Amino acid sequence: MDLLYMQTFVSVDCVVFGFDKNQLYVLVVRRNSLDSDRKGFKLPGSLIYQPEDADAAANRVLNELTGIHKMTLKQFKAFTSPKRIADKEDAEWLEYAYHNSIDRLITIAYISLCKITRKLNVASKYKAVEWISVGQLPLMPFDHNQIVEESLKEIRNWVENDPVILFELLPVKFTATELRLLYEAIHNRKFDARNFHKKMNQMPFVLPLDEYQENVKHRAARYYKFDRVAYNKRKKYG
Amino acid sequence: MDLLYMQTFVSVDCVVFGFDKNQLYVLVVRRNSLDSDRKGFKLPGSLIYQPEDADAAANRVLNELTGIHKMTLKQFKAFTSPKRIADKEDAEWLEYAYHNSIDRLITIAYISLCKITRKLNVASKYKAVEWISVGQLPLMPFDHNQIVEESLKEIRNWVENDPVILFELLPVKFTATELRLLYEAIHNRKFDARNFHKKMNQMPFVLPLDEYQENVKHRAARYYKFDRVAYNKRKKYG
DNA sequence: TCAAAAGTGTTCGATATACACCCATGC
DNA sequence: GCATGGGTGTATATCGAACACTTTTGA
Repeated sequence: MDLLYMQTFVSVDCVVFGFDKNQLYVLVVRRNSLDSDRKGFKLPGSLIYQPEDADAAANRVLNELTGIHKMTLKQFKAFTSPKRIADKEDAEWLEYAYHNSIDRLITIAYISLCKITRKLNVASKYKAVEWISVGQLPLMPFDHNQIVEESLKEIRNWVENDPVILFELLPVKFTATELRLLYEAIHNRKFDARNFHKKMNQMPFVLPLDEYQENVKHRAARYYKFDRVAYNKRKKYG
Repeated sequence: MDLLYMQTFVSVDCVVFGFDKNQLYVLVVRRNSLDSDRKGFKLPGSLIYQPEDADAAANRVLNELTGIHKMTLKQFKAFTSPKRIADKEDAEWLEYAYHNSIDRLITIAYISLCKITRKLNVASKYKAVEWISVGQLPLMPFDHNQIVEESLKEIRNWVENDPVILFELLPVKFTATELRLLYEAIHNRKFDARNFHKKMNQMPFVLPLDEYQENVKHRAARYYKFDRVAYNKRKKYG
C-alpha cells in the first residue's frame, strides 16, 4: 500500500435553505452524542455508502429529514482541506459516530430547499433539528460555517438560472411581497416594490389567484401560485 | 472496519482549455502504459496526495505539464458514480498506474486555461501531450468525455463572471477578431462584429495598441492588450 | 482590379431604474 | 381617522440586436 496516495472517507453535507418572513434559514441538526458539545449543531450529512453516488447520499440524508424522496438539490463544491478535521473535538466525534479512525475526510457540499413549515423527522437520528437564520448560525464543526458562506453565493447563481427554486421555499399560495422578500433575502439587497410587481407579471409561471389574505389589519394582499407547466414550457424568463 | 461506509481514492482531473483560430482545444495526455490501449488519451489528473487539498493536487498536475506554478483554475464538479470505473480496461489501468487495487475512485474536476502556444513538458510523465479540438476528442477512459461536456457549460458561466480568463487563452497581443472568435467558441454562437467592437471598446481593460498586423494579405488588424490593473479596479463590466 | 478581412454608426425594442400617491382594512 | 401595508404608471437610461458599406493590403 503506497501511502502517498490519499485514501479517505467521503461525505456529503447539505445546506438546506428555508424562508420565513424576510430571512433565509438553514436547517441544522444536533449531533447525537457528546452532550455538552460546544459545537452542538452541524449541517446534516453522512458518509457516502458503497453503492451510492454523492447525489444519492445527499438524497438519503434529506429523505431522512423530510420524508421527501427526490428533493431538489445541487452539488456545489467539494471541500477537501486536510485541515478540515484538524480540530480534536471534531475528530473525536467522527470516531464516535462512525466507529472508524478517520484520518482524512473530504465532503461534497449540496444545496437544497425546503418549505420551512414542513414537518420534519426529528425523531430519527438526531437529537434535534432546527431552522436557524443565516445570520445567527453558531460555530459549527469542521468547515460547516464556511460551507454555508459559500452556499449563499451559490444559491444566488442558482436562482438566476432556475427561478423555480424560489417556489420551493414559499407556501403554495404566496403574496407578491413574500416573493419579493425572498428575492431580497437571497440577493441581500432591496428591490423596488413597483418594479418587482412588473417583473413578476412578466413571469408566465406566476399566476394570480382570486384569493386574498384574510384577517389582516391592512389592505388584503392577493395570492399567487407557481404554475409548473408554464414554467417547463419556458425555462428562461425576462 | 465497517464496509458500509465508502473508503475510496480521490483524484483530480483537469480540463485545460486552449484556443486557436476559431476553436477551443482541450489538453489530453497519453497514458504511459498499455500501448495498444483503445482509450489512449485521457484528461491529465492524479490521485490527491496525503498533505494536499484538491486545489493543490490540480496545481501540481498542471505544473508538471506547463511549468507554471499557480495556474488559474476552478473546481467545478465532483464525479462520484460507482460505475465510473466499471470498465474493465480502466480498472486494470488504475491498478497498473497506482499499484493498488482500487474499488472506488471519485474525481474532482477542474477547469484551467493555457495559451496554446506554450511549450509543454512532454517528457516528464506521459507518453504524449496533445491539444485536441473539443469536437474531435476520442473516446476517453472513465467519464472523461462527460467531464469535458460539463466543463463546456461551466466555462461559459465562468467567463460571464470573470472575463479575465479570456486573456489567458489569447496571445499577449491579440486582434478584435481573435477575441470575438474566442467568445464565439466559448458560447458556441456567432456575435455581430460591429456590436462586438462596441462592447470591446467599453471594456476598460482592453487597450488598443499602436501596432498592427504585418504581412497579411488584407487590411492589417489592430492589436489590443489586456490591462490587468484596469481589470482589477473594476471586476464587473457592462 | 480583385479577394479578403478590417473597421465603423444608427435605429429599434426590451429591460432596468427611479420615483409618489391612493386604496383597503382593522382597530 | 389613523396606522399599516397593498397596489399601481410614467419617464429615462442602458443594453443588446439588427443591419451595409468603405478601407486597406497583397497578389
